Amino acid sequence: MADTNNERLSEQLPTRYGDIEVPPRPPENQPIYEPPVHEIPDISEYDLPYIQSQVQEELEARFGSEVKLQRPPDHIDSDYAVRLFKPLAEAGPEVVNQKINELTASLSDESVVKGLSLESPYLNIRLSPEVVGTSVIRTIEALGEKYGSFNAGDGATVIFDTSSPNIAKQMTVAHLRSTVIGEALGRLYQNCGYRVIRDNHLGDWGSQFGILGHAYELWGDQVPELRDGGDPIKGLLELYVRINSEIEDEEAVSETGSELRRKGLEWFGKLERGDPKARELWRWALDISMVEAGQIYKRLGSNFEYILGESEYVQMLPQIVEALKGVGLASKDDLDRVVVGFDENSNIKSLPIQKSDGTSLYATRDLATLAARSVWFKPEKVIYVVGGEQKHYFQQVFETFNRYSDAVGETPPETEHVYFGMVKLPEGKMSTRKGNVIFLEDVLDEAVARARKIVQEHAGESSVEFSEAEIDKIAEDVGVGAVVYSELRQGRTRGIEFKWDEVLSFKGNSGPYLQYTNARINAIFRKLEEGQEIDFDTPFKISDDLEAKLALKLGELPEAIQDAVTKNEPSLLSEYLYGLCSAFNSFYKNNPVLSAEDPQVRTSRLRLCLATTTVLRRGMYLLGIPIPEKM
RNA sequence: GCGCCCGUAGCUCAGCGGAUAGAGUACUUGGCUUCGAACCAAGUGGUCGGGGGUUCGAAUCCCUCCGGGCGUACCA
Repeated sequence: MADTNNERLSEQLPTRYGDIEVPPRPPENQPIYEPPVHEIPDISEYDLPYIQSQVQEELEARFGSEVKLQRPPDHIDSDYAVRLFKPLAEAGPEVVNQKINELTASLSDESVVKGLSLESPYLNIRLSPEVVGTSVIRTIEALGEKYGSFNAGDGATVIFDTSSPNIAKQMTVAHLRSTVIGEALGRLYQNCGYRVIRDNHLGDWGSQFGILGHAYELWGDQVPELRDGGDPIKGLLELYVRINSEIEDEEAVSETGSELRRKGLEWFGKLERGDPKARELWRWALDISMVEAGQIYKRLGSNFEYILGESEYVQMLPQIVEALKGVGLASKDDLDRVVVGFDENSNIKSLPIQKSDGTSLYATRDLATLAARSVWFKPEKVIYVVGGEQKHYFQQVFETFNRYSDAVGETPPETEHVYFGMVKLPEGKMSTRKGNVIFLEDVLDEAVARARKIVQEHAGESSVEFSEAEIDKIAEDVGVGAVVYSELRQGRTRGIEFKWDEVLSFKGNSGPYLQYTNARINAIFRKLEEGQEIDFDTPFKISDDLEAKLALKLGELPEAIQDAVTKNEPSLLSEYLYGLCSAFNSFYKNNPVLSAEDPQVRTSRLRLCLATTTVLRRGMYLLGIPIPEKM
């Protein structure tokens, strides 16, 4: 008891990062998941990675370390291949053939390799689907939902800076990417033995809020939405659009700048200095924003271990400026701002951290956040899931923080900006200020409405029955799944032009395709009569190519996850799951499961179905796609 | 101007030094008296933005030009 109290006490004591005093850690939003690193295997223990390393070893022993196992293109009927260009040129075909014969003899002991064939300059390696398939199926059956987990992180803490909507504005489709990618990466890292902290770094501070505050004081009573019964967020948005448009007009005609903007910045100054009236309005806006955002996060299945907005770090801001000045990294410039300078030939421009009126900037808050996070969580890495347009900015911040850490003898966490391309509308860049936006809530509602229509059509014609309550739930899952998947389907880096038809696609390479595949498998097990349990002792049998392909595909999940994590690219997992479903559906079409006559074949097919749903569910969970039982 | 990103099938995208450049979508065709047709199968569709180079080999690397996006704020 005493120990716990002491621990709590010491946790509450302020600590320092260099010369920066860090306040006590605020409470968490939800508990941090501690991955069971000792219970999950190493990636090399999974079937296919293990086989690959064995084969690679044999190859290297004969052809040197330069040969590398690779996946052949689709039209080649082979599982792995190596290019033997060099050995063929240097040692000649006869020597190579001789070595391949040795290799065949050596590998046939393992029985996982069915055959080798030299199709110059490639050596194609075919696995035995029976042997490998059996092994993969058994691994999946043994591990269940742990299949695909492996320990790469060993419990190290990784912070994801994700979602980060601005308060007093509705979330738009632009926030979707950070939210969805951050969530998927968080789950993927947990799956790989990392202790994950997703921190929603709300944009709840800064000049733009001052401008809004000023607008509220000027015109707040003229906006119907701000009265009782209205939607206050819509009202605030209306004010924000109006004041920005008037500022633009003023700046177009005035050489001395906009009076409205000046007043807005003054308002922010009041807020930052703690003016009670300003704080009260700010607090109210924050609260109503969080209620609205919370609803969207709930629908998307987003998890945040912490929700620490920019405002959490306000008390640290003056120290940040002093600390950076203290070690000679920052100084006053001729405009009376405080800026961090960089080498002229470093391609990094100087970074202002304090305005001439003494108020803070985005960078000041981000530097404070980084210092606080380092003290509170001792992370190995901090990953910022933020749009690519801020690339240069994050270079400035990371470089500044690293230099400061170096100057005061602190070891900074590794920092990485995992950026994504901008979401644009067919009309061009989205802008809340110009009112040219698509709200996230509307996208979800529209997706769910379309899904409901399709579910209702199916309810009439399909053999599956849905109750009214089920239809509501299914429509929500399918609509949300379609939207989430559309964000995770393509590479992060590329910009996206928002098109309704693509986001709301329910066929082909889409979220509902994965959900539908899983629902089909569920139907099989629903029909499996009581007492007809799968006999796992019956030897597993592969009847045809479709089954062989499916079984091998099932074995690829761990590698797909590994790729997705090392490249911070969830789309690699989406691609894998699409391929898995495609393989399953081809199998399903041609090979009856329940009505298979041969009991061994029937059991083997049931096991393939079971393994597929295990893998599929795990993958969908990792991406954050809802998994309806029926649809 | 400078820096970063991107031009691949009508459209949306994979592939990023190696075998006949692949998917989805759209279009055309075939498949529900056998476990769910939100599915499956097949076909049409590409001098990988243009031009140089490096290489045995280039969509992939280098140079250059053209086209588009983003950044280069006392915004975030």
